[in-house]
Amino acid sequence: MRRINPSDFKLAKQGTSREINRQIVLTLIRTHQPVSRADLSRLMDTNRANITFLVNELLEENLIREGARGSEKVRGRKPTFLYVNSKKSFAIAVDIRSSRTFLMLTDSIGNQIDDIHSFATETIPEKFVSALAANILKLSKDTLDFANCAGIGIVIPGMLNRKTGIVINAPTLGWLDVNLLSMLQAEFEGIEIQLENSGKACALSQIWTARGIASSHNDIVFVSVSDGVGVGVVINGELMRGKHNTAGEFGHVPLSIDGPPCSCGANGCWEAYISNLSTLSRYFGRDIKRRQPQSIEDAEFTIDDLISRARGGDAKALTALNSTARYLGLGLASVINAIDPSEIYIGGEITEAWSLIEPQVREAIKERTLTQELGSTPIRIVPATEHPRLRGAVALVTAPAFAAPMVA
Amino acid sequence: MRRINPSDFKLAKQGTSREINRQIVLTLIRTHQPVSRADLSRLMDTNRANITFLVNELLEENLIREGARGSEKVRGRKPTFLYVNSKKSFAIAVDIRSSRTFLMLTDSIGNQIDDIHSFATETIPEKFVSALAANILKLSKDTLDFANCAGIGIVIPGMLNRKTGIVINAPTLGWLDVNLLSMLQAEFEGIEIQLENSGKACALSQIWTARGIASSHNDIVFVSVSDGVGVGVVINGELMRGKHNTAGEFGHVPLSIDGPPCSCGANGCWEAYISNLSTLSRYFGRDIKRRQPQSIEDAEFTIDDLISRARGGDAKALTALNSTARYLGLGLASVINAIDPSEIYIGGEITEAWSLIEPQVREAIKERTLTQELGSTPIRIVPATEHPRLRGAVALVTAPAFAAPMVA
DNA sequence: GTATTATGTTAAAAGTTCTAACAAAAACAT
DNA sequence: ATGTTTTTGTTAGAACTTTTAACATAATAC
Repeated sequence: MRRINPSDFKLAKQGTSREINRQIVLTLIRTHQPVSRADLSRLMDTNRANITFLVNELLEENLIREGARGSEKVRGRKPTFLYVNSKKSFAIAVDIRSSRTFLMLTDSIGNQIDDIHSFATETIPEKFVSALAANILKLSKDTLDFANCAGIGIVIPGMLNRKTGIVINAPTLGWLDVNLLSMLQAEFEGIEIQLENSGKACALSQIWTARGIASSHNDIVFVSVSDGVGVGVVINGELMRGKHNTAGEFGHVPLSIDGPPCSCGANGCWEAYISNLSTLSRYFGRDIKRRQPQSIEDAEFTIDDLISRARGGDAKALTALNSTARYLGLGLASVINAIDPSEIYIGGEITEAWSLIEPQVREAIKERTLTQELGSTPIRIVPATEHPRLRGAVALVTAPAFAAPMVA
Repeated sequence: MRRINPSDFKLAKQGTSREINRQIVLTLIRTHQPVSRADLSRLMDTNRANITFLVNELLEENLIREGARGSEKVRGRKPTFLYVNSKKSFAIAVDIRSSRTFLMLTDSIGNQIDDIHSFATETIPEKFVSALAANILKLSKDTLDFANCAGIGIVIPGMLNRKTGIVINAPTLGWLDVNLLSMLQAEFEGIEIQLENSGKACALSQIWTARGIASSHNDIVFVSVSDGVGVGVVINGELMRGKHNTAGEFGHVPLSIDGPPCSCGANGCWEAYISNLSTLSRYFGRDIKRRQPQSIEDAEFTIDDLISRARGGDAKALTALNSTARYLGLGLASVINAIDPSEIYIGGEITEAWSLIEPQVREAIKERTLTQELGSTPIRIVPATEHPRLRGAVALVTAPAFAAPMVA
């Protein structure tokens, strides 16, 4: 039961029905390909005639293509299979992280083309933008025509205003109120640019790519545990953005208001318990501040090293991880109680240790969730090799073509 | 950008456009009445001809009615004003609370008819249902014909499964896995019955009644502070229900995982800090358990009395309230960081003390919200006289007629 | 070679929105 | 008074949809 907003509604015009059905057809081709017109008419519970019209339109627009005839051993005329035309355009995904920035090229449905490139992140915005431009040019100029570029999706570890394109605060980059969008638009004239927070992008990746596309889970949460804790929430198939595009900051919901200090200035945030730095601090028995290594060992030693040591039998490392696991679970319980998602995804370096920590995480979740059902909310680990941030960045550009039209 | 769920979509049929526009017209009449056809065509940015068709359909169905001619001193033909036909049917709202159950009758747009009645809540489900039936009969039999009853909306202080109609857990009533819906259906044959959790119902009340209808705020949170802490979240005009209809349980997100024990079994839940009982406990300096008064004074003494004493200059009472205020604000900060709503509503007995506690609440919110904008999220107090739970119960029955059709 | 079966297209019917003209009603101008 | 102007509301038909029913196409089965 959705309320119609009396000051922001979309009434149905002549083409609205068609637009709706067109998007459904496109979605079904994407999720069921290879699929025939007759298959579509059965999936959509409508007549083949209607499908013919809709498919012809999509063919004319080059959004889909016809492929080989089917060849199952059934009687009757063989179906003509339809596919999404993945070569219509290409997209560029950019994942800005504190130390390096990663680049990925994909086709128009988000399939990776070529290897992922990276370069050292410049923390001065102007320099960063030129470095990005140089790297994108290097990556693409030999094979790709920018006329076919569907857009650039950029993911940032921080909060941003999507309307103005201003990065409000990206602590690990030291960016405060940087108008990144206008700088990028000046550099990449005529190319669509989409910015998004990395936690939100990760959530998008799970409903718009790979497994996610065909899934019927439309309420999911992505928790990314890394330098910080980013969370993205999808409700009813749509990213929860909030009034200021800052929804989903569960990383700063406290476990204990009197707990350890957090980078945000408050005390006892979930992030202050489970970020990589927090785990490392527990291991070393003291605070570690980024970019201010207290010894050479600290500077080089990462969470991955800690996990290796834990696997190698280092009891202190295992203890540190187990604490993180417990706090991770306690925080997840809050997320579950608050959102009641049908699935939770976890990403970040900590996932490498999942087999070590899973029991503690699950136990902690059960400890604080309100019902047994909530306590057994499915959890999926998203390994770094799936590049959720980059896939989310891609979705920013490629997904709108498949999205439901706004109506009523 | 909403993903189309490939296993649960609604395609547009011949009547879909009309259905969409019909609901928009109905919504606009409701929010702008009195309003003429010409007004509607301007509001909807469409031609008057289309409006004529849509309005005629609504008139035939008796959902709206024509009223007096307009009489402003402008030139031209006087408009015929349209109104929602509030007499098409009536609805019954039921608010079950631990000690008493409240009843309200409304017309088909949720306007109160007659006074609110109440009776002592029977905690044995079978007895409760017969008592409810008797009271409803008493309330309505002299004037109302049940053939015109749009339905009964019932609000419960606990979790419930809306599909099965089973009350999973209502601690203050002592109900565990009670199949309330089937008992009610047996009693009220042929009448539609809608059950909902009271926190969620309160949120519904704010978007479907009074001020709320015309508001453009489509992302709101209602926090009800009473025996427990109930929270309802509305995202994009739609109640966030979650997979098991248990979303929104921010009352059990911790302020401190090692804090005071909560009725849910965990420690340090927000509820354990700010529920009426917690505030009273702080005042008396020891735990108070419901239904087990430790002295006659405790049993009779309510949060309202505490507030009166605080207003009367009782320093201990004021201190207890101020602590509650601070914890209320700290928890609200979590809600704001997580949801980023455009407005927060607060209900419950504590609102009577709002003028005493507002500064502390706002200060605590600012202390833990991530941005200045989040820190100044508007807060609206909903006094008990507005009966948010009953109004939410009504909305369960009356609102669907005005809701957006499901599409794509 | 013919019947059967399934796929995909086409023409016409039915239901929408949209356009443009028209009728109705009231105030203003002469 | 009477005609003009202005606004409201209706009507007929154009344009665009979905839907129905018939038909063409293509492959297997007998």
